[in-house]
Amino acid sequence: MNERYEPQSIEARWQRRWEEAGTFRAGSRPEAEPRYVLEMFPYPSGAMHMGHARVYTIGDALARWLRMRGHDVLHPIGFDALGLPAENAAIKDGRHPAERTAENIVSFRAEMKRMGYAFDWEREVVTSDPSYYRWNQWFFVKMLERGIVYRRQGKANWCTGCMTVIANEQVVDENLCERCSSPVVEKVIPEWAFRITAYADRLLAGLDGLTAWPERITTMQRNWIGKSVGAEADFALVGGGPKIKIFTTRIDTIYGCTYLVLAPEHPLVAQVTAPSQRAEVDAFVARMRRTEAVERTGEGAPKEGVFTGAHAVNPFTGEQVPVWIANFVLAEYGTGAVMSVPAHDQRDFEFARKYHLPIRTVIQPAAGGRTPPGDALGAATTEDGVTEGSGPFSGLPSAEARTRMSEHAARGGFGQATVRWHLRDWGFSRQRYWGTPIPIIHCPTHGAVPVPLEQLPVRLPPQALITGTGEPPLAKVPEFVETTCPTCGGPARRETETMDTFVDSAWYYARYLSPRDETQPFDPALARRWLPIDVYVGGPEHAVMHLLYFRFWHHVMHELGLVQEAEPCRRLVTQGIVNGSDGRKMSKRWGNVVAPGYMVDRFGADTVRLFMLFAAPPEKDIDWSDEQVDGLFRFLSRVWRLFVAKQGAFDAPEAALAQAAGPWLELRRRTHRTIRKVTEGMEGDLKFNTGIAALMELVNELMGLEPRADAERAAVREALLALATLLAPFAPHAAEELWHEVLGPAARDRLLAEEPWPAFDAALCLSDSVTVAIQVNGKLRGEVSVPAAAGEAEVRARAEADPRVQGYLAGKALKKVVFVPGRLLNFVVAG
RNA sequence: GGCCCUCUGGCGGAACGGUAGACGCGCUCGACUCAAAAUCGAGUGGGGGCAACCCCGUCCCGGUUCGAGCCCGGGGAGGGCCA
Repeated sequence: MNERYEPQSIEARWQRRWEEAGTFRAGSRPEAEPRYVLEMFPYPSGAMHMGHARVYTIGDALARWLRMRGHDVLHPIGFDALGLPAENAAIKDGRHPAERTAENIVSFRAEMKRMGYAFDWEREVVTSDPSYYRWNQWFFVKMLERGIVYRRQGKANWCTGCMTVIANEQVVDENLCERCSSPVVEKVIPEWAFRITAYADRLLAGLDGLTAWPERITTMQRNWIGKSVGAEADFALVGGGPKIKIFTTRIDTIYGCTYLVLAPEHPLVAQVTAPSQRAEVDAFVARMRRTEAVERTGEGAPKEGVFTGAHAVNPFTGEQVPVWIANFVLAEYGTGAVMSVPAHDQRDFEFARKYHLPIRTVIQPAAGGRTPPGDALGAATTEDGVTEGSGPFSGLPSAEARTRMSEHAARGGFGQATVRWHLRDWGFSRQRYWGTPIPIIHCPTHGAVPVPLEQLPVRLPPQALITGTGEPPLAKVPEFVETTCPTCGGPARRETETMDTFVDSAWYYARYLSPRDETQPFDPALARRWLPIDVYVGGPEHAVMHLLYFRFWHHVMHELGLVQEAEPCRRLVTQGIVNGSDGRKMSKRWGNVVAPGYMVDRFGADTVRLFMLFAAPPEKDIDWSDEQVDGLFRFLSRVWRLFVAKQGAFDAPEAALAQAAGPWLELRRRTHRTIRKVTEGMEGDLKFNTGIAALMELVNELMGLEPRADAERAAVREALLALATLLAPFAPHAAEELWHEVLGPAARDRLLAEEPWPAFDAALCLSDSVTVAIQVNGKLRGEVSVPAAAGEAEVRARAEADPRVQGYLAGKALKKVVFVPGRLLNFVVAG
């Protein structure tokens, strides 16, 4: 064999062999238990970056391992090819997004192949291909039929940079666009939306079953869905007119309500304002219009408000309370109106103090001290307790008071128990070009008519001009817009908006099942075999957007009878970021970007893969480290040299194994313990790093051994084969090469990637003798080497014979002895 | 402000409640070499001692326990999400 480790000369060869053999094609083991391993597919920007290298390496190690465990593994890949970056680039340099995207995919695909990922490339899905997005349109029509898609006049987030509507979730701090950081303003616009809120309950309940998802992700989803159970109550205006509907989660405190607050944008503000207050109110409202929500409601923001001059009647008490408007109430939350109970809500409290409004205590702690009357309070008491001063409801625990008061309101017709959600419907229309055309035809007579399913796909017209001026580019393509109504055949216009690209990624995993299917989005029979996804690997930044839409879509597909289970994915693995070597985010700005392709050129894919797995457990952020990478290349070189040096053991007779003794038996034990360690690292929590460390230890031990007799050579051969096999999921090319070197022509037609994962012999994992720690009062005072099965008496006798231990025991009264077999013996003495 | 997470050598990280620091990086010393690189070997938490050994040590304070990096309570610092 070659004296030196030269990855460049071996990696491409094995990649070709795997491809020719169809090793990673899913469905090739119909008898085996299926496993679906998926990584979030990439947006094909110019080049692969380290983040990609990390996700795909993690998923790949798992997929390869599962295949070696005998599973039929589905491990597909595709490209999330639609979306704004390609379009924005087109505006800059005039190149068509389709052209640029196709080019990017070619280079991206080549880079991924060079990493040696075990993908089933025959299932590749590209979302910008009409054969994919036609099924987005198909789902749209199906969902329209079921009322899950609807058209609304929405107040939308309009990005002034991207010139389009973007989702709530895409608006980041201080009202900036997630993509381009331009200011986002509110604009009233007709738009298409998914009624995801109709699934809020199911999406929330489904989280309980996702026990193999990171808890922080399910918690974030829970918060985002934001169920709050409360009650509505109607306050009549003094002097007549419409009632003010408030929402509160603390109806039990309504007897402590001393004023109402409306959002400045509340529709009733103009109507209720008294003439004497009008000037002041108008000025306040105008000022709030110009202030961002975050600024208004932020913790540090001062509470500000204006009295409207109106009064409203508390439906429980008949009491009249003043109606204010204030900055901290937003129109879009609840009903845009709140009852203020300053004694039991901190914001109300601060507001009441500032404007000298009364404060009335109506909740007492269930146990312990008493809350002073309102005037003496230093802060609101917001915990549940027992009601007081609450008429017929006094003396009830808060929870019971809420139930009884809600029922009372319902009977009286002035309110009821209500559930509110933070989750909003998913507005998905975009005034952009590079997305799925929404398959709707607007007919003057029949309104919005869906394109008949047999006419799908509605294709993106290639001739559209992309200018970024805000008009949907499709609107300027007459051949596209002008059509006929499917219902009456009269002249009609096509919808010119396109879909949010989160639609594409909401169900792509299902398309992988039958990617060339021209009759349906995917084959439900295959879904029964492969879904739900067993392991999904991706970044935690997708916690509330992609991962929620993805679950929503699966629930819908479940309703449509396409999939058997409501949840798309059993286990989620969220991987950490790869930062630059300076600990900062990799960015041109810091000059700390390292491209995976460049590293593959220098060290080979196996070294890059090992780095990704060895640096830390998957979920942790890691810093790129040139030194660490050098070290891993050295490790592979060392493994290589080890095999070169031990070539003499390659032909050792396996039958001689049983004769291994002394250090050679110890080697066999090390081998089997290593198999156990690496296997355990793959099961349960993914701990590739400790598994690789165990392989390093095995290598270190082997380096010092010179086998001569058959039994010795057999023990070394066993270790070398285990080493190569255990390395296969992590550094597959080197592993494949070394494994073949050991086996020679016998394995010419086999591939390590398809070989079974080794089993360990539990009996061989045990040692003859163990080192037992000897403690006195919990402090280490010695250690003894005893047979593994030694009992307490034997260990104790040995320990008491140790002069050092004797010194600590001398003259002390022995109170107790704690013995942990094989681990330690602790003398507990007095004094 | 609320919820959640993290905190271990010079660095990345290991440690079923049971010998803290596996493994790697870095560093030091040695071997090989005319020399260097590569490689191989030894050492490497801090302090003390010629040594055998001793003391201290997992962000801080307290608790539970024969025994706490790990469990419980309080605090600090950093980070994430939501406001």
